[in-house]
Order: sequence, then structure tokens, then C-alpha cells
Amino acid sequence: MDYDFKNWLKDRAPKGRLDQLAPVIGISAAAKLTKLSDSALRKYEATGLIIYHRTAGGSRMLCIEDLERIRIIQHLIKKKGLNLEGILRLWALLPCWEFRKCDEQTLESCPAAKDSDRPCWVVLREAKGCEGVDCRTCEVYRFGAYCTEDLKSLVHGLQGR
DNA sequence: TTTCTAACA
DNA sequence: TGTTAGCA
Repeated sequence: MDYDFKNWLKDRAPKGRLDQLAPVIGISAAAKLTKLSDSALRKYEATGLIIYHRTAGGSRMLCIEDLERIRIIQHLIKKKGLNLEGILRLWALLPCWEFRKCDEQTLESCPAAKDSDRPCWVVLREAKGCEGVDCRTCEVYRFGAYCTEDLKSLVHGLQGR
């Protein structure tokens, strides 16, 4: 298998002049923008669905893609009947080693690759880390949010069907 | 203004 | 699931 996840992601992720991953607003402003409470947004983070930026002082900061991620979570809850735990488990099934092209040895010893309950970014944060990669910029974390609608079509398309 | 917890709809 | 209140 040799899927071009980076290009796929480039086509789906929100575009714009601004860096989509740069922290731009605090949680209070984000709450107003999304019409949710700041507690609800913190709950998403506590569950493991989103990794917010933190300021030096420890306050959460959100980027454009975080807002898009919140929109997707809302869609999955309201339209698809999932709950927060369900979304987490769905994302836990992403084959992260395919995205990261881990070698056999790395894959064998990786706790995230064996865990079907929690996404790799949750597992590896409480464990060691993924070769020092920032999960926020990782394709697994980012792709996960966008794949839920058409992961199958991606796979079919890449197999030339 | 932010953090977190807990009660409650 | 999400809001609100109370607190530091």
C-alpha cells in the first residue's frame, strides 16, 4: 500500500492565506464563534479529540484547523449519531504506521499501533512520543478528522477503481 | 480572563 | 452533550 495521504489532506483541509495551524484565538472567542461553551471545548480536549496550542502561561489557543475540527465533531454528533467516545474510537482505528511509514521494528514496539481504543496521539502523549513529531502537525491527527466521510472512496480511488 | 470541578438539564 | 455556577 502506498497512499498519498499528504496530497489527499492538502485537497481536503481548509485553505487560506493564513497558516491553518497557527494559534489565532483563545478559547473564549472560539466558544462564541462555535456557539458552544468554553467548557464544552475543553471537554473535547479532555476526551482526546483535539490538541489545542498552549501559551507560555498555559492558556489554550486555537488555530483555524481546530475550528474546522470542532465543526466536524459537531457534525458527527448531530448528524451521524456518534458520541465523544465513539468519535475517539473511530479515530483510534487509523493505521498510523501507514501514514508515518514506520519500519517493521518501530511498528513492532509501538504501543499506539496495537491500541484500538485510543488514537495514537492520545497513546503516545502519555507514553514516549512519536520520534519527536508534534501530533498537531502529523497527518494521522489531521487526516483523522477529514477521513470519516470518505475513507473508502480514498482507498478505492488510489487503487485505480 | 483563564483554569478546573461539579451539579444539573 | 452541553451549560452554568462557583472558585482560585
